[in-house]
Amino acid sequence: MYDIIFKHLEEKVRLTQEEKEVIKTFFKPKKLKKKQFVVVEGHVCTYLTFVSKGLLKSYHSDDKGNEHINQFSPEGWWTSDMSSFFSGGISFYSIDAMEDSEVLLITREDFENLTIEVPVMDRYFRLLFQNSLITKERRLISSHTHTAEEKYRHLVENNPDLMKRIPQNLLASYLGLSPETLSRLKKNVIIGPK
Amino acid sequence: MYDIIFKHLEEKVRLTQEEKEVIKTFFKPKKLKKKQFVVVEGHVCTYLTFVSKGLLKSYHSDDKGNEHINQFSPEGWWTSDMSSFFSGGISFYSIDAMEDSEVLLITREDFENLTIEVPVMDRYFRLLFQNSLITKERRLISSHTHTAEEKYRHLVENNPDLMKRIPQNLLASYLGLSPETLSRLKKNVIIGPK
DNA sequence: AAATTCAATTGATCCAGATCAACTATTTGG
DNA sequence: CCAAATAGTTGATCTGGATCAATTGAATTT
Repeated sequence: MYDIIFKHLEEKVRLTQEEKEVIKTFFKPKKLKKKQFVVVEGHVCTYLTFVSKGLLKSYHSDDKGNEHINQFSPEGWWTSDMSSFFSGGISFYSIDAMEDSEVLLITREDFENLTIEVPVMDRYFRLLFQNSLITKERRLISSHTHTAEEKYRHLVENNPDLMKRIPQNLLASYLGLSPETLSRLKKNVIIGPK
Repeated sequence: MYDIIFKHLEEKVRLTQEEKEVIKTFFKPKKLKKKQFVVVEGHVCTYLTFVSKGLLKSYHSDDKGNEHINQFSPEGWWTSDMSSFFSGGISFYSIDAMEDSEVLLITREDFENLTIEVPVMDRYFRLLFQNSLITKERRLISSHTHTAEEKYRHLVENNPDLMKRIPQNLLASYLGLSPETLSRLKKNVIIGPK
């Protein structure tokens, strides 16, 4: 269960055996059934979540009840409503499991203690957030510059594996398109081998 | 010149006098005239830039030559093409000064050394990136959920000060709107006192 | 302060993608 | 294994915001 998190941590930072032991003590493993929630919009997001198996999604429901997907989180990814988790305010997103999943949970307090006891975790999260930030920036510019078709093409070309696990209506939501539009434009997009 | 950066660092982390001295040695101060570039799209972004005075913008030009503003950076903010800066690839954005400005520059190599010599800087940047990430996420969801008018209203309500320094066509670009659309919708938006 | 360049407004037209609606798969749970 | 729910397709229509074009207004430069 912890193998996967250490593998991911060690892609960014070096850890001693003692550090690993400390890290272990801070995370609580949990199994999630498909459709089970980690946090519901409007509540406080108590945990930062590492996905060791399965697939979660985080999304926001607007006034009209339409859902807008913020992020998909497969194995090896982190998820949370960061704003709520770090500031204690209410959550803007709901997060739930799209498949039966296994996660590692850490509370805000334990997160603070972790970064104090194992300072290299600050570096790890600095690098993690740094990379996410680059991705989010690009996605935002892409939402202004690219057509619906271009956005879809980029997505499938860059995540062919993940796409197979995600129903089309949720992809549409992630891209900010209506399901009908995505259905229609697919016909023009032939994804060939690279 | 360094007062402003220390003020900002110390909003997030505690620094000893010795650490401050070390930090100082890594940053190179520079004055920028209005319209002067920090980096031009397609080149490598050599510096991470702290703005101690003035206002910069980072933007991307698409195939059709349209400019899309990624970020405005007034005093106390950082700017860079993070992807280029950290990975050494070519820059996706251009960054230039919208007003005569003063900045502090640090190279990639010095940034690495800084985080090693003053490890608390990892924490500082972890916190910085964490907050940016929250903002970017919201902006992205907003670009899917809100109308042009709502996006504009949010922007002016949350940054009334900054708005006064930014010409309307650049605001339009930042919001992903045409200048004409922004001009028109302004008539419906009465920004009252809170 | 006149000249040039750049920013903002206003009008007319157009279009990508949304919405509404009906129908057809495909899942999922009992 | 069947019923009910959910996901995907296709067609017809609508619309927010883009684009094109002309005009006015404000800054910079000389």
